[in-house]
This record gives sequence, structure tokens and C-alpha cells, in this order.
Amino acid sequence: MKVRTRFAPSPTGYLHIGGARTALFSWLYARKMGGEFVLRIEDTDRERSTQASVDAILEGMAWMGLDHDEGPIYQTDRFERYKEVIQQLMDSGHAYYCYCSKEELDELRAAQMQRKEKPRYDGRWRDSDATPPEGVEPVIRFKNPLDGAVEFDDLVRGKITVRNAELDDLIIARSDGTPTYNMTVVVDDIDMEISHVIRGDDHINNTPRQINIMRALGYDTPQFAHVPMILGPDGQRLSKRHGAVSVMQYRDEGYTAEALMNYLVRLGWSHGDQEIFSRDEMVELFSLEGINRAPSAINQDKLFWINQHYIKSLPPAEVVAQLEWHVANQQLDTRSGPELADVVSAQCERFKTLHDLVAGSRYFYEDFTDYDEKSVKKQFKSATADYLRAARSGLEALTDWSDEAIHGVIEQTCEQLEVKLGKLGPALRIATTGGSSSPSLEITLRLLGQERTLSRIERAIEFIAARQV
RNA sequence: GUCCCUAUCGUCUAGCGGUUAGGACAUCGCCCUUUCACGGCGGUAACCGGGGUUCGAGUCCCCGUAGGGACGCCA
Repeated sequence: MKVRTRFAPSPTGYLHIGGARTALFSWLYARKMGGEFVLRIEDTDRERSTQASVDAILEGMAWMGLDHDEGPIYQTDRFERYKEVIQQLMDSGHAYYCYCSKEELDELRAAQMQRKEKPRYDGRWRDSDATPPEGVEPVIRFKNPLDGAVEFDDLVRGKITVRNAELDDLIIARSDGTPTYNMTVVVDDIDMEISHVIRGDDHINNTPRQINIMRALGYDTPQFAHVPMILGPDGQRLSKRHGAVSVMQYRDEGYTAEALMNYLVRLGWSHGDQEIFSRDEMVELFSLEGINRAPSAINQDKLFWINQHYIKSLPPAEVVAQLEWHVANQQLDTRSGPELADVVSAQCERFKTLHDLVAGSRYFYEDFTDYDEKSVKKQFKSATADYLRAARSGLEALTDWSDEAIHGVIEQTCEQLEVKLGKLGPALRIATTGGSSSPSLEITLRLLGQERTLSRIERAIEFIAARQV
């Protein structure tokens, strides 16, 4: 049997991190098994579904590289099919009309809660001969088996058993005739020949109901794999107050797609002690058995670490490709400075995010307005101007603007002045970058270019002079 | 409340009856160092509690406890 998995989000918002990981697992399994990955949009709730959300989900998946083989299939395009199956259930005696009003059901629930019972429909219209009330559009309910139990082998959780007595007759069609979630999922998973339903474990309780409907329809059930949810850093349910929850927000904050994928795949799944997985490795090594049963909390620091790992180890050209968005977003004009790839090579060990890498490389392209106050206080002494002047003349004389040549000038200047590099180095760095954090001096100056280097040293000399007054 | 599920360092996890309970992030030292970083070496740190089963339980079973999820004419 061909492996076919699916990701079935409802378009009521952006693609959040939990959904993204579920999609990733589902995608990985399909790819690993040489199967197919279907994207289905569960938009039967017309009130809350929006095209903007569909676009956001598509954008998020594209950014992560989770390509689908079929879809997006919209459930709203399949209403005729659902109606057909619902009718089939009616005809075979597996479903019936229920004329209870919402108010009536609310009362029933309240009463049951008060008696400390599990709130559930009592089946009052199940085999009723009563005359339907006037003017009430009925809903259609599924006739859930009364006895026995539903048992299924979850590929992640193991055997799960629920007694049918715990289940009630769920609504499969609303009074306006539209199908409900549990109905559409069943029909779709059957029609689309889904072999493995990989989804969040908040659906675990729906599974026995869906299995019952599938059986009533005479179909075999797919395999199920319920993956645990992702928690916030505090172990609480993930929400906006935890910071980034949408996948695109991670992009915006400067994470590489590779890093987010790697982080996500290790959250709730493992392959021994391995931490770093390329996309190909993930596909090769992924297994449903490796998925954990307990929910896991996201951890900023580890994401930072992985992100930096990829910024350091991805080919600079690849980093540049992802950097472009941030360059544009931060309105940095890179035409008047060094190649971005060179900046990446020089800076990659210094930043945890692409955002910070761009923000921290500004001085290569634009003159900074202020010097870092602390650095100035510590390093710009009265004698500093003389040091800078000496370095300046040495650098000015250079015809070969290479790391080696620049390094040589700096060393010679120190010897000539009879000072340690600790005196000249920091001053030079502040003069040329405005602060005390940059790649090694020779690389920094080389990237800056001779002209820019000299003018900035000049400016620093003037700045120091002005301070002495 | 009822049902379902879960439980190893702060966090992500390895472990699949016999281990000095391993790795990673974070943290703390030391080293490297022209800044910031990177890197290297080392340290602190965990089997939720109680009963069983067994020669032997982190590993299997039961009961607690704690957390999560579900209980909609939402998905």
C-alpha cells in the first residue's frame, strides 16, 4: 500500500510553530517512505476561514520547503461529496435526524455537568417515533455503536482504547445541511486514500468517533500517529505572549529555514544523540517510532545555537540568499560596500540571527553617526590621536590592500610607536566601526576599503581633538 | 466533573531488566585570543512518590501525585 500522508490545517490564522512541526513530520514520513504528501484546507467553517490565512499557510510551508504532491484541496469544494456520504449513512440506518434546539442541548449539558457526569447527547431522537416539532431544521447525527469499545494502535502512543459508552451521537450535518469536521475528515481521508494520519494529539479523542464512522461506511481505517503538542518556554500552552508563534515570524526575526527545520525535527523526535540534521538526513533517518509521547517546551537558546550553527556552516552564498530579505527589510544599501558573501564569511561567527548580522554589519556600508560611548571612554585617550595618525599614514601608503599588508602596517606602527597592540588596536576598531565588536582588524579594514578606512580614521582624530578642548 | 494521554538534569533528549544514567542547549570554571565572537578542555545538574513482579528496575504492572488534552450545529 502506498504511503500517503496529509497536512490539513484550517485557515483561521497563520501557520504556527506547532502546526509546522506536525506538517514537517507528516512530510518527512511521506518523503522517507517514497509516498505522497497531500495538502488539504479544512475551511468548512466559513465564518472564520480566510483566503489571507490560506496564503499565509502556503507561504510558511514554501519557506520551509515542505512541498506537497497534491492540493491544496479545499473542503468547501467538496460539499456535494459530503452530502452524498451523509445520505448514504442515512440510507443505511447509521444516521438520523435530531430536532433538539441549541438551547435544549445547552440545558442537557448543564444538567449533566451539575451531576458531575461527562456531558454528552442522550440520544433522545435516536430511535424516536415522536413527531418532529414544527419549524425546526434538524441536524443529522451519527448512530455511534452503543456497546463494545474502539481500539486502535497509535504509531506514537501505542494502544488506545475507548468504550463506546463514552461516545455520543455526534452531529455530522448542521441544520443548514453543511457537514461538520468529523464527517469531512473521514470522507476526505478515505477519498484521498490517506494511509497515515499524522496530526496533533488534540485529535486523539476524535479518533474513535472517526473510526466508527469509517467502519459504518465499510472502509478500513488508516494508521494513526498522534504527535504531542509544543509548549511555551514556561511549559504552558503556546500563545502570543511567548513571542514568535508564527513560522513567518521566525523568518522575520532572522532564523534560517534550515535552522528552524532542524530545531523542530529535534523537538519531540530524536535519532540517538544526533543534533544536526540536513534536510536529506532528516528524510533518511526519520521514523514515527522516534517520536516522543510527552509534549515539549520550545527553547530560545537552543534555537539560537542551531541558527548560528547554520549561519556558520551553510555556504555563504546560501546565507546571502536568505539575508537579502533582511537587507531589504532593514533598508540597507549594499551597493557601496563589500560583497555580502564576504561580510557573511567575516561575520558569521558573531551573530545568532540573520537580522542581527545585517544590523551589525551596517558600518561596512554606511558611516555611523555616533561612537559607542563606553568604548570611547575607555579607549580614546589624549595620546590616541597620535597613534591613529601614525597608523593612518602607514595605511595611506599601502598600494596592496590585503589582509597581510594591513596586518603588517598595524604591527609596524606598534613597533614604531613602541606601544602594544592593545593600545592601537581597540582605538583603530572604534575609529573605523564605531564600536568594539568586529572581525579581526585586517579583515575589517580590508572589507571597509582603503578610502573609507582613511576617512574614518581622520574623522576619529578630529573627534578626539574636539573632545580635548 | 467524566474520559483519554503523559512523566529522566533548568530545557531538548539517549536509555528499550544488569550503565560510574550518555549527549546537546543553557549555566559555571580554565585555555586560546588584536575587540566581539568562534573554538578547545573541565565542572554543577535528572530517573515525581509509593507499592509490587524479578536474583536484579529509569526500564514491566498497579495506586497515588502533577501536567496536558478532549467533552460545540469549531476545526
